[in-house]
Amino acid sequence: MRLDDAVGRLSALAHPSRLAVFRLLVQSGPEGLAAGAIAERLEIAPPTLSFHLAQLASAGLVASRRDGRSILYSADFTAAGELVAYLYENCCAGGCEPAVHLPPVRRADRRTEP
Amino acid sequence: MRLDDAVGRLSALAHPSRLAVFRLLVQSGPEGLAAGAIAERLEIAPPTLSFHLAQLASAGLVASRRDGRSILYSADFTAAGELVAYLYENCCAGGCEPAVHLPPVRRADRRTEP
DNA sequence: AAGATGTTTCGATATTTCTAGAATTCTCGA
DNA sequence: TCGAGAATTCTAGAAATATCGAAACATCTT
Repeated sequence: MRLDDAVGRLSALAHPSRLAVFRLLVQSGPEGLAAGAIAERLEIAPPTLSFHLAQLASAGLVASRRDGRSILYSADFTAAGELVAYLYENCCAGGCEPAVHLPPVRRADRRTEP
Repeated sequence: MRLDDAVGRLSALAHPSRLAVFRLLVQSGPEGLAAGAIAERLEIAPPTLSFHLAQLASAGLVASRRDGRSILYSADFTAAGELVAYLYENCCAGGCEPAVHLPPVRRADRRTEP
């Protein structure tokens, strides 16, 4: 992952509404949520939300698909994971293991690489 | 960590120069680097670098201390770790363990500790 | 086909961010 | 104390971002 890609994803998340949207989509899982539902839930005017969703999509953090009249947005977990990995490797390397403390997810699937 | 704090730190890192600065400071370890050294290394005009360092400091991501004529900046590993943890918990929860794959830094490893 | 619903695009404005030259502050050595 | 070195602050203009009403677009229902 290049620095510019990381900056793009960080910029996309560096706004209260967009971070809230992304968190909500993460909570909503792979099915995602309709734009209208997001707007109502977070009390964001539809055009404004559309603008923010476009930014998240442009950064590759969310995907969209039409479902009837609605458009469902869902978090791209791979992209989010890549960003976290980038930050962990580039902005924590050597110094901040103690603070990370990632217990909420099981480590059962840990890779066994040489 | 509140959402607004996360946004503050994300915003601080969401700029090519600032992300480069922070990476450099992480690589430089706890001793840090003088502002002039950073400016020279990354080819950033001093006033511009000062502006970016102030943003990073304001977000709590870097600390500074005077050393003679120089001012040394160093990464705040705790703050960085908190941000990574926040993203991991709020933006990955349940979906992106595979992508994270954090092998580059071994946990509970305390190498080259003098 | 017409109307209703969900979403985006357009347009105009307000706000924030970025950049770097000039001037200023602080510190050290002579 | 003076001059030089290191960094910041001041300043102002350019660029990017944010907001949302109005209008347009796509889709469903009747």
